[in-house]
Amino acid sequence: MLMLQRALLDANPAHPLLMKLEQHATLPPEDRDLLSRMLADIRTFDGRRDIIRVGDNPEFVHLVIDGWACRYSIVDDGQRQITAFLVPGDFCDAHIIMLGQMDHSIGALGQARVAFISKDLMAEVVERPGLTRALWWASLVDEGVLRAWLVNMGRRDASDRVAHLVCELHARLLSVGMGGNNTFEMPLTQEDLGDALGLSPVHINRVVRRLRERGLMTFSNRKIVIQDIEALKQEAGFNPRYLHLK
Amino acid sequence: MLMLQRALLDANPAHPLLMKLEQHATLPPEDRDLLSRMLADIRTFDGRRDIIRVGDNPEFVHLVIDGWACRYSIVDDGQRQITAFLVPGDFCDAHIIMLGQMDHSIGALGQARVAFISKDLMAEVVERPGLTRALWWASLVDEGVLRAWLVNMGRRDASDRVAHLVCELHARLLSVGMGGNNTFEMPLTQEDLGDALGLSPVHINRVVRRLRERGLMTFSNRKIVIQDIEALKQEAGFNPRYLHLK
DNA sequence: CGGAAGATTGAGAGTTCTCAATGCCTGTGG
DNA sequence: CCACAGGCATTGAGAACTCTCAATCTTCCG
Repeated sequence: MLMLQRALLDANPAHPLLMKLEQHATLPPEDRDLLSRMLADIRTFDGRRDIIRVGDNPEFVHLVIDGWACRYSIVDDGQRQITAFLVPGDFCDAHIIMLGQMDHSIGALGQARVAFISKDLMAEVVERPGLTRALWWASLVDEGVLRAWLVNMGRRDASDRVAHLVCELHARLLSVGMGGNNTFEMPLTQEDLGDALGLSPVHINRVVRRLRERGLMTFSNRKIVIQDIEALKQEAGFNPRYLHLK
Repeated sequence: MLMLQRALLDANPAHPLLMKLEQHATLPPEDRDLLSRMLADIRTFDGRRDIIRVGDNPEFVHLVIDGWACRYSIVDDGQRQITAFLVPGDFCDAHIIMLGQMDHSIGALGQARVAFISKDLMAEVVERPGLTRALWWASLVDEGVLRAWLVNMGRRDASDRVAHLVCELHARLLSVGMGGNNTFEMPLTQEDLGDALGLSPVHINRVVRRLRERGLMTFSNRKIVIQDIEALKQEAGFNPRYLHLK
């Protein structure tokens, strides 16, 4: 079983986790072995179920292998704010080793496969300087993404916000070998989009319609098709610098 | 000179940097020595001047010793979005060791003293596991703050946003030994507040007035006075968990 | 076929914005 | 000591964007 998982990663140099971490630096074979061991315990979440909840102090660190998840918080009056989308290769909660308690929740968006990595194994991981650096790098990129979202929410109108998020997700998915040149699968409802962008689902609907009418992009059947990517980036003021891609 | 700086830190167990990092774990004397060396080169920024600019790949890592600074980005049409306020004890750009290029700018808000820490010295720092962990911890807390700001922008109205920010700054300043029980100095204009909260300065003004009229807090002469802290926290839905204070 | 979730559309309400004028405070030069 | 300029705060009025409520439509699935 362990060998099987190693085979899985080694046979697949385009594995999202590898592709993501090697945005930072190429990993030596020993580190890749250790990464393979991190993929030994993969569990499936059927639908929209929580992976971890606020206040938890989980036994495992979680890593998205397949499908999507999101970080979110619920405010007093029950509204949800999504603060990140997690796609294959993204750690859900590596920070739990340092901080102890979750200050937000993470939920699967549709069917997702998630690696459960024991704290013991994570302790091994952080003894490898190269892997530690790769993890730190990933967490710094996450921080850059958060800042970009803040700029998006604070300073762009609804249409540009949607456009910017689509540009970002497209770039991130491409960087881990998913999605096509001008299209990608996005298992979100319009309500999810609204909860990520601070907009109502009704308004998301109108904005998406206008983007479609203007020939920039379409979103239906959980699929984004970007018709004019340059115009979309222009509209959104999208500059991928903050993703620190190679 | 070096000895002088050591004296500065050792004689002052309430130094913001120490107080901040020891939220995570008490540091052994060797680590405190190294921290002292990080404070050897302190420079003063007179007024609202940039400390680093987007695109820079600076020679030094910067740390706020005294006064305030902010992270910010400028969007295409010239608007500014502030993505963090930095107070004494906060690192401006520790991530530069990993990421290379700044994806945002940092500017001083009024007079500020900033420690310049060479990359060589930072290399020494990250060889100490305890300090590395402390730095990592600090950067994870920053991430938590960013998520909280996102929730604030996405899901709270203008009044609650201002209230939440004030509660956060109050808690953060208290944790590094600054500010009083229900008051603190805040060298921001109403425009700065707006740029941090995604609101126009005009609206900030009206909201602050209403908070004053309701007997919750006042803001004048660069000074916040919180009159009813429980009501303010209640209003803002403020839960300090995300700050991971001791 | 029925039910449920999600998408779509209309209409009116609310929050926040922009523009523009005025007031206040502080530092500087005469 | 006074006048003045500049930066910031304050207020009013109307415009713009986004929201809520509510109805209808579509799609998918048992």
